[in-house]
Amino acid sequence: METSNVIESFSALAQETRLAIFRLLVRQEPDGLAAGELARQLSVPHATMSAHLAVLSRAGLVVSRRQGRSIIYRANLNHMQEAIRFLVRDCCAGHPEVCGPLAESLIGCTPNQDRK
Amino acid sequence: METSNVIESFSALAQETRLAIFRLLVRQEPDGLAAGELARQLSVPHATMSAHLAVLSRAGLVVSRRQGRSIIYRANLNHMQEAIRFLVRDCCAGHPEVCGPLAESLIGCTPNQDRK
DNA sequence: TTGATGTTTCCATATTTCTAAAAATATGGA
DNA sequence: TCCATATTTTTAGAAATATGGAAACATCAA
Repeated sequence: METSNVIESFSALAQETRLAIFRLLVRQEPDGLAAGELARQLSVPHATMSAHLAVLSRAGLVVSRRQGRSIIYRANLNHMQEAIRFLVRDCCAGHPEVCGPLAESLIGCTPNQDRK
Repeated sequence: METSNVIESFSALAQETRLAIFRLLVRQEPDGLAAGELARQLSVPHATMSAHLAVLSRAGLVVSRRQGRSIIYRANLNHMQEAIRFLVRDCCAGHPEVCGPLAESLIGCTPNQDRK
């Protein structure tokens, strides 16, 4: 991932409503949620929601597909992964005291995974 | 870590110069770098650098200590760790396909660590 | 086609952020 | 004390972002 995209992604998440949108979509994986449903659940006017979703989309953090009248949004978990990897990359080699505990805490949450 | 601090942290990193500052400081761990040296290396006026460092400080991403006339800044790796954990937390339980590969890539970079 | 529903675009306003010069503050040496 | 160096604070204009109502656009059902 390029620097400009990392900045765009952090920028997208550095806003209360958008962070809430993203986290909600992460929890709704893999089904996703319609734009209107997001607006309702987070008590945000549709125009405002639409603008925020556009920001998250441009950053690549969410993807959307039309389903009838609705447009379903989903979190792009792979993108989040890449952004995190970018941050960690720099200290990875020289500072295992960071990556170590972080890796451990991630391992701890992958109970019985067969690596599909 | 609280939501407001996460937003503050992402916001701090969502800016070209500040992201460069943080990454540079990560690479300079554990020695750190003086404010003036940072300004010189990144070709940024000192007033501008000072403002950016204040933002990173408020977010908790860097810490500083005075040393003679200089003020030495260091990356707060622990804080970065916490911010990442916040992001991953939501999908941790339900979506191991995210944490798994991420954890693996982190494990891969902690070669011979005794967990000080 | 008409009407109902879901979403985005347009627009104006309010707010925040970026930038860097100038002035102020802190430190240490002579 | 006075001076040089290092950094921060103040300030303010320009640019970017947030917000939400109204209108436009898209889809489906009758």
